[in-house]
Amino acid sequence: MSQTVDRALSILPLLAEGPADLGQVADRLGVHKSTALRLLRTLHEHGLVYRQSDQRYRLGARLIALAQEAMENLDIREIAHPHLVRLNEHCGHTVHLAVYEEDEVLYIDKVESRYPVRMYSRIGKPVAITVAAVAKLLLADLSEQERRALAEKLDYPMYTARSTPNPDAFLRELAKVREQGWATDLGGHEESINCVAAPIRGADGRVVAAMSVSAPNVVVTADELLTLLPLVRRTADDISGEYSGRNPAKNPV
Amino acid sequence: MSQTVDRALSILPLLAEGPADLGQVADRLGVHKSTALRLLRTLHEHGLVYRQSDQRYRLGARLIALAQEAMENLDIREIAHPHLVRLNEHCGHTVHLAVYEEDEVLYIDKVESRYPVRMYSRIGKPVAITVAAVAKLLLADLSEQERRALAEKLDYPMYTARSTPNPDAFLRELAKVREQGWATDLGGHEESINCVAAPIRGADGRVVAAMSVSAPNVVVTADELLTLLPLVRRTADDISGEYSGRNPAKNPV
DNA sequence: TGGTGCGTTGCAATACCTGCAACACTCATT
DNA sequence: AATGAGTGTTGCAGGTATTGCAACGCACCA
Repeated sequence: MSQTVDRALSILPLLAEGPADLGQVADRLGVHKSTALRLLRTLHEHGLVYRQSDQRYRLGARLIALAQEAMENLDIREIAHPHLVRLNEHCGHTVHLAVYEEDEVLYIDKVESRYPVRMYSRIGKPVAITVAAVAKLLLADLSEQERRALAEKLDYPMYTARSTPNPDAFLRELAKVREQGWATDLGGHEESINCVAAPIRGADGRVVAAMSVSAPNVVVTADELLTLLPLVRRTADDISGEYSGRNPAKNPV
Repeated sequence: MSQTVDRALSILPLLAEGPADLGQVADRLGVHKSTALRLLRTLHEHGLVYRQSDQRYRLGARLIALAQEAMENLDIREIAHPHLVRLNEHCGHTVHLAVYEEDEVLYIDKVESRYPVRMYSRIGKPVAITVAAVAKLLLADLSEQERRALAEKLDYPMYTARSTPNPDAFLRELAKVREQGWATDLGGHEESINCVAAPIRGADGRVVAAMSVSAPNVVVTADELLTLLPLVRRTADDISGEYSGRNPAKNPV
C-alpha cells in the first residue's frame, strides 16, 4: 500500500461530503498544506477533482464519467434492464437491481414507480445493508464464516421499530432467506415502505445480483405486495437464465 | 504533481475500458509488475477497483457511489429536475441537462422520452462537444480567447454530413448561438435526431448549465420541434430564476 | 516431472515525496 | 493608504517511502 496514493484517494470521500478548501483538506488528511496542494493538483490533472470559481475543490466530472463506464461494464445490468422495465410496466411499482461488492450492497439500476408517490433511492447509492430485502439475498449467499464476520462488523441503525437490531437477528434472517430463496423488507427501512425481492443467479448457482419491487403502504398493503412474489421470482429466474447463457433473450432488442 | 498518484490514477481510465490483469496494467503503465500490484492494492483498499473471481481487476463499486455523491452536490441538478420532468410531461420527448467542466460537456440529468423510440445517451457521458446543442450554449458563454483555444484543440468527427467540420465553422456557430441565446442540433450527431436547447444562467448572467429537448424525425419533424423553443426557453429561464434565488420554487415538493 | 505463466514478497538503492519557510495575493480593517 | 490576517503557491534540503530486481510460490498443462 502506497502512502502517497492512500492520502490522495482519501481526499475523494472527503470532498464527496461537499466542497472544501486547501486548508480543510490538509487538516483532515493531517498533512502540510503544500502536500495537500500537490495531491489535489494531481487529482485535478486527472479530472477527479474540480476547482470551482471560489477556489474550493469538489469532485470532478471525470469521476462521473468513469463511474458511468464502470456501470456499462456490468453486463448483468444490461441483461436485466428490459426485464425490470417489463415488470414495472406490469405492476407499476419501483423496481431495483442491486449487487454486492466488498461489504457493500448498491443499486445499479432502477425503474421508477408509475404511481405519484415515489420512494427515494439513487442508482449508485449503498443500500441499508441490514434491512434491505436485496441485501439479505446477496449476503445470504456468502459462506457461513463470511456472513458471521460481516454481521459482526456492521452497524445496526434502528431506522424503524422493525429494523434488524443486532448481528444475531441478522444472521437468523439471512438463514431464513437462504432457505426460502426470497426476501422481504416490511417497513424495516422506512415505516411505510415494503419490498419483495428475489435473487439472480449465475451459471454456478451463486447469487450475482438481486432485484426487488418496492411500494408504499398507501398504494398497496404488504399482503397485496406479496401476491407479486411469484412474478418477481419468475422475472429473476428469467434474468438468471439469460445471464448464465441457458436461455436466449425472449425479446431481443 | 505526484508521480505515484499520477500512475495510480492512470489505472482508472485503463480499467474503464474493461477488466485487465496485473501484467496488462503493468505494461500499459510502463512499470514493473510489483509496482503495479502495489498501486492496485491501494486502489483496492479504497474500493475504487475490484478484483473479480478470475483475479482480473475492474472498476469498483465505491467509484459509482462517489460519483453519485458528486452529482448530488450539484445543486443545479436538484433545482432543475422537477422542471425537466414537467417539460417532459408536456411534450413527451427526451429532456437533458448538461454542464461544462474542463473542456468537457456532460449530461448530468435526463428524463426519458415517453415515445417508444428512444435515443441513446447516458447520464455522466461526455457529449459530442462539437455538435450537441447544449455544448454550443455552454461553450458560447466562454471568453473569446477560451473559445478560440478550445476550438483549436478539439477534434471534429463527422458523425453525419451536417456535423461541424472544423474550428472556423464551430466558432461561427458559437458566435451565432451566443447572439441568439438558444441553439439547435439538426441531425449533426445522428442523422435522424434533432434537438433544441436553451441556457440556464446564474445570478451573474453566466451560463451554468444548458437543457435540451431531443426527438427523432420519425416522431416530429425539425420544424415541429422548433415550435417547442419558446417553452424550452421559458423552462430554462424559470430554472435560472430559481437557481439564482430570484424566484422561489413554484411547486415546492 | 518439468515447464510456463501467473501473482507475490523481501531487499537495497535512490528517486520522489515531505515539511519547512518565505513569498504573492486578496480582502477587511483601521 | 497602510496594516494585518487569511489564503494559495514555490524552491529547497533531508530522508522516507517507492521502485525495480530477483527469487519464490503456485496453478495449470504437456
